[in-house]
Amino acid sequence: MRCTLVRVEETRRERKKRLTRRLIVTAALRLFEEHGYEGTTVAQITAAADVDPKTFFNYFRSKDEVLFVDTEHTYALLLGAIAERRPKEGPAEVLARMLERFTAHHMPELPPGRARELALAYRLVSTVPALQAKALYLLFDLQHKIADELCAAFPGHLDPITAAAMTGSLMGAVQQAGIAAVRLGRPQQDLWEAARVGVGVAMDGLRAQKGPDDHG
Amino acid sequence: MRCTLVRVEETRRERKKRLTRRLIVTAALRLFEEHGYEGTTVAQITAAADVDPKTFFNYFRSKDEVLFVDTEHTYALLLGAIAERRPKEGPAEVLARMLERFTAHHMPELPPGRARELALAYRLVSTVPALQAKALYLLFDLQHKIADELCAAFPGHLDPITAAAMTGSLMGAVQQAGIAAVRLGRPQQDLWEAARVGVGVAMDGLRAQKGPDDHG
DNA sequence: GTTGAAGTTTCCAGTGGCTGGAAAAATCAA
DNA sequence: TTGATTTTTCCAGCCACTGGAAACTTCAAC
Repeated sequence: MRCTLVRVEETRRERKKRLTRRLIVTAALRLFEEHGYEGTTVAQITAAADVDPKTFFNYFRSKDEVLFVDTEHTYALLLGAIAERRPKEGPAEVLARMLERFTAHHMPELPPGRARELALAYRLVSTVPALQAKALYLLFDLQHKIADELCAAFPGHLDPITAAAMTGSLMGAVQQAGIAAVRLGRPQQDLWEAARVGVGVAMDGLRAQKGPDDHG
Repeated sequence: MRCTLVRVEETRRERKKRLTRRLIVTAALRLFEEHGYEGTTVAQITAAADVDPKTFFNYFRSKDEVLFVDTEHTYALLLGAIAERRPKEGPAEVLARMLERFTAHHMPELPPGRARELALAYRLVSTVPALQAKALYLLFDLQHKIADELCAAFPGHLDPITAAAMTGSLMGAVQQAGIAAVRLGRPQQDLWEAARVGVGVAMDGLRAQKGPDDHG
């Protein structure tokens, strides 16, 4: 693990590797935009990046992985938030703080060229079934890790099944609320509002949601 | 829609088709059991069933579809439960009744030979990543349908985003709790208990779960 | 029956994601 | 510069899946 906060002198090898990586990513995104995801072959990507097809699979395990580049970084961010649990926090507070850190990290500070790429990636993932499946799988994996980390943060006080249920309840609510907002064609910023609705529902419970017979 | 409760005379065409279908399914399951899912090719399946490879894809859109045969039936069951909403029920009660009907339908009445097949299918789905992905995708699709149906059951009284959040919260909690139980190696029947834990967490909310500082 | 229409199965040839192995080139340490 | 290691390249192949067209079955009309 030489993953320190200060980037120590990057060797030529590493630099070329990083550049090749970005070269492939940008070429792939451009082609995806032009011909669609399914309409683009890995051969076309590698031809556009002037790289051998096999090289592509050295950098990415599969075609779809170009679109899920910084998932590991996000994983570390979220799990780190849980590990830093404060003394008086309960599980619900820890999970809430985890989501807060996520939004705080993802709302601002987007490099201009990178924002376009990200938007394109979002659009592709939400429309192409194969990519949706991949995204769901990643989210599923993430929830497993969160539940484990949550358990570890409350040793002896939180049974694994309850921890998993809490994680699933919160993440499921946020996910579905967000997806619903996208399906309704709501603009980008309403998405955060939808996520907040999801958090609220999960936190207060389904019973707290008012039915049609409640007047007030 | 000639899908009536009483099976009206099945023509020879339909009967042969149904038999071919089952022939392929049983052959596939047998080979999956012997050589694993990935270790089995469609060619081997069709050879074992004495059928052309192309025929396989006439019956199933993809290799994994043999393992997800009666999903549509389950969909109809769950969505039907929501549509039959009773006058005084709120959204939470409707969703709870939906899950009750599911368990009531899936706990008993298993044909003996079919139970073995189902157990094998479960084991495969929970171990092979590609199948997990497929299952997640189906569950995702189901939640979308449930949220829509739930909205339709409370016209004008339930906004789509809240409905989606409620659906996601409940289904997410149940899913993760169930998965956690499987991961812990709990026996089959403890799975239903885990699901009940999930329902409880979703119904009462994360805040209602007691933290380490609560003494009661 | 015979014929003709509709549907089902089969064969053939291809596309594209992905893999393994071995050679060639680039990088780094000494 | 030499030798070891890593990275890239090329080649050949597997397998899921597709399209098109031929062969066959079913079924109804005449």
